[in-house]
Amino acid sequence: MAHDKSTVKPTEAELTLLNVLWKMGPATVRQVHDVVSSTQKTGYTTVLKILQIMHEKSLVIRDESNRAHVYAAANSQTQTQTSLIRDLISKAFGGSTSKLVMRAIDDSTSTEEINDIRQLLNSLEK
Amino acid sequence: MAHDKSTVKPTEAELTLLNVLWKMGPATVRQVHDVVSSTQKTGYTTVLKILQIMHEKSLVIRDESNRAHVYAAANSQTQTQTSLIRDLISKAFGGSTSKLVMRAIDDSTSTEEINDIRQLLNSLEK
DNA sequence: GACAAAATACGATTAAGTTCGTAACTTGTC
DNA sequence: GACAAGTTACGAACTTAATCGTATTTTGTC
Repeated sequence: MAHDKSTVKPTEAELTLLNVLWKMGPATVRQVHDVVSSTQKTGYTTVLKILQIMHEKSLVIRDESNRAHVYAAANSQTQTQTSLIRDLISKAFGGSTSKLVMRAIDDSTSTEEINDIRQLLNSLEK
Repeated sequence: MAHDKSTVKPTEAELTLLNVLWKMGPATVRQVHDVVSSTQKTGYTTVLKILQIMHEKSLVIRDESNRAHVYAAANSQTQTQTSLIRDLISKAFGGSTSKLVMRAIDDSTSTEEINDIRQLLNSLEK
């Protein structure tokens, strides 16, 4: 069970590409590369290779019906975010979600962020 | 500037040992190993090696005045947690703390956790 | 159908992380 | 001071991640 979907945690480079796919929707290697290369100097074949590896890991799905394969994230951004948070909570917060939330809030400097969080909490009161 | 303190992110194995050091305070390799080997099957020299590497990275400090060196975390648990959260927020939440908090709260199932978080928010109102 | 352009596939390289066996050193005890 | 026990130091092996050059394949155009 080497690549059980629920246990796969994307690496840093993989997460970068997933962010692009979540934003753009299904895209070709070239489209993904165009986006990432605007902020990083990453070769085309590097993006290709990582997408291929992600496909093997089932982190992305691939439509091969056209010459240029079209990749899409296999899991939603929300699912992935949740799994990454759970991972961090278990490894660095002794399994306590409230400790993580506390730490995140403690570290919020921006007033805007604090207001967003407050609204979030208000809506929780229901 | 390969090992600038502020940029060093502990690896998974390193974080495991840091958790022990935060809990126990300064400890020898043997003490750390005794704790981790109760839950994992990790060799003594593995723990030793990782602590040595962490020392090179300045993730721990080391008292060599006795035969058995005494290791201690170089940074507080809070500092490290904050840095790990920031890292996750920047890589998976588009830099938005409130999005992370929202996701963490959304995923909280335990009533206990939810109460803890609510109290946290109440104390924020001051 | 040959050519050029553009895509995928493949494999090599480098670096980091993890693990642990073995060597070498230290120290108390007889 | 030799021995045993315990410790650190060293280095090898293995894995994963990341990168990219080169080879191969595909496909539209002439």
